[in-house]
Amino acid sequence: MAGINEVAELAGVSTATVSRALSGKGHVSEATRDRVRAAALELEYVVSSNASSLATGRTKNVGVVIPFLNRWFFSSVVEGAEKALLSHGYDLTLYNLSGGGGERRSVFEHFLLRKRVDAVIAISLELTADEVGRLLDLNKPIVGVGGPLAGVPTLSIDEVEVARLATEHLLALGHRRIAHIGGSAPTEMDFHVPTNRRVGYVAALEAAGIPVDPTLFQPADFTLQGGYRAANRLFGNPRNRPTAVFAASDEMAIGTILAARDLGLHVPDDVSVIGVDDHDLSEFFGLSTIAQYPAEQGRRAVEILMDELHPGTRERTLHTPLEFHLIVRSSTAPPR
Amino acid sequence: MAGINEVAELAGVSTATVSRALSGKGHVSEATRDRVRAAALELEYVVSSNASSLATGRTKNVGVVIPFLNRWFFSSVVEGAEKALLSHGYDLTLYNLSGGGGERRSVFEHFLLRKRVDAVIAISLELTADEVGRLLDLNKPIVGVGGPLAGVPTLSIDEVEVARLATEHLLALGHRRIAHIGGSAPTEMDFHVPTNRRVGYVAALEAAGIPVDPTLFQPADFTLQGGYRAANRLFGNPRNRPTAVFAASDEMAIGTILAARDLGLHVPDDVSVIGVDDHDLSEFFGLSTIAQYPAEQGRRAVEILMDELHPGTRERTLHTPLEFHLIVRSSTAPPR
DNA sequence: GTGAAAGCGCTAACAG
DNA sequence: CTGTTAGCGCTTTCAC
Repeated sequence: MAGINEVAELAGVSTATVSRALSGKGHVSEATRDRVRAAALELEYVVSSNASSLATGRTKNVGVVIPFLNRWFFSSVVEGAEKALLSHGYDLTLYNLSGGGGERRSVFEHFLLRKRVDAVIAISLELTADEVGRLLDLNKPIVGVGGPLAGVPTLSIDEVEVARLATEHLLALGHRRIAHIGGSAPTEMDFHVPTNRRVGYVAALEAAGIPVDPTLFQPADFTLQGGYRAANRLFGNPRNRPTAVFAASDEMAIGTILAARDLGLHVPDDVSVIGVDDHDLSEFFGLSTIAQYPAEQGRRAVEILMDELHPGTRERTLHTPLEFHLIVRSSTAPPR
Repeated sequence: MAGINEVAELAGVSTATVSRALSGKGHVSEATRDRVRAAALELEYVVSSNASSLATGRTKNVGVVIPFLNRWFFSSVVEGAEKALLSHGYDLTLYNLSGGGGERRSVFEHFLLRKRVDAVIAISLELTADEVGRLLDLNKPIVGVGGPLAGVPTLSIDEVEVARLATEHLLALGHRRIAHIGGSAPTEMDFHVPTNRRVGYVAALEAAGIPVDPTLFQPADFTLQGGYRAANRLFGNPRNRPTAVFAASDEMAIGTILAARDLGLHVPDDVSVIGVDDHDLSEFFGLSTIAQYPAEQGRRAVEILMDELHPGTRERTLHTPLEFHLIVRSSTAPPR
């Protein structure tokens, strides 16, 4: 409970000097700095972040808003962001907007705007122009992860390209009957990720001169179960069975592999499967996939934020494309 | 950016009245309250939480410390806690201590103690007496989830009982050769969850008069892969194969089911499998399990915290046992 | 290099 | 029921 006054007294200096010595801002002679440090240590002094924030106007705290926490991708991004923030001396306060509209408004009105955070990271959330505007008006930088946000630095993978790459891998192996398991309108997320992945799939097929067969598309909800059910529908008709499946997420791809097994189909001999993510479980299942790196995405978002917060020399780019890589494991092979 | 002054001016009252009207503390006539509200609305006024915190000494913010975020159990607890906190008007700031010792000290020294949070929820983290003491000295309530914490309200399932229940289910089905996949010293977590689950397993066997066969124990790291490998070791020797496996987590249990399949063993006819958690994927795999409810655990932790923060009539109990239930699906059956 | 003093924006007695 | 007035604990000019 020791305050700055006590430290000042013990060190025999003024509170102003204590502040300067401890924060490193402003010049203090080495001798006094050492004395102040010793005093602070002895009294176990820690600045009150509130008082400090009130005086400086900055909180050293950033808000992270996400639609889910309980999913591999999102918790990984948050984990990456948290580590990076901590290393910069920032706290991370978490706003999970899964609750729907009311919760979302409430978070914006009552939380983010309360001068609690210096900046916000929006993960896979399509903020409205109004939401963005209000934050920027308050001088709070935003960075988006997962999709473009008008007027805001943004980090995202090119979903269309990801899907195209996955499909091309299958095409290159010689597949022609390539099915797609992905999102439909009801499961649509912000930024139309499912739709974009479908677009890339279609584009790759068309570029290869292969007509798109609508019966080879099955909607699913990005979960393992959903993928399993979709795959069962796909594999159900032996006359029209695809030789390869591109699933828009690894979880669905794993569901597809399990469905194939249950139907006595061998992966990859009878059917090749590729997903997107490089989920924790993918290696185990030998799943070929397009890897994206969520923890790294969180880290990069923080980096950009720090640049916005402490403008340096670095050039400000609005959109940073994120890396993704094809990882070939044992779930894809030429059709037999 | 409107401040309390402007609201006061617009409403034609003093700032004190604005504060009272908006916070609901202290009496204000309905008429003026309405006027103040209208003014606040018009100016889009939001209190500065820093100024407010500085004046009141409370931040309306709670710190949550966890060892991992990227795992089903932990992210679920956090999700539950976050929702509950939000509904009480509290923010949640997240401290992920996965980084090891240095990070942990740094979080305690520089973050939690900085008067940033009113309280802390420690999830599956065995705080030292010193850590607990310093927090309590600062008058910051703590509640622990996942294990007992000396002198602190705590929420946890009885790990020994959970394991005993799982094992008894297998025994009741008639199994006698029951293997256990669980933790060993190197994978030990705080609170010795793995050890306790093993203790319950042993206790159940002994109570049934069945000698514990050390070759029927296989250590693993609580992941699906780990479970798969452990199960392979277990099933490898056809002479000594168990008829049932109790895995200390659902992920390991799922790995066990997959291993059985790969070896041509049928679950549950050739081998029964039971886990602990009721993980997202468990229903899909037809896994019998002992369900615990992490989101609910987060919610309950917040409830207890609110009682500590706003002492009411409710009696203060130090340890709250958490519910768990046997869920029988299709992975367990009598041995044939 | 260091100190004095004026706030940062709000809340909480204390009067009235 | 409402206004006045001190602070909350720190940072930051502005002097010295």
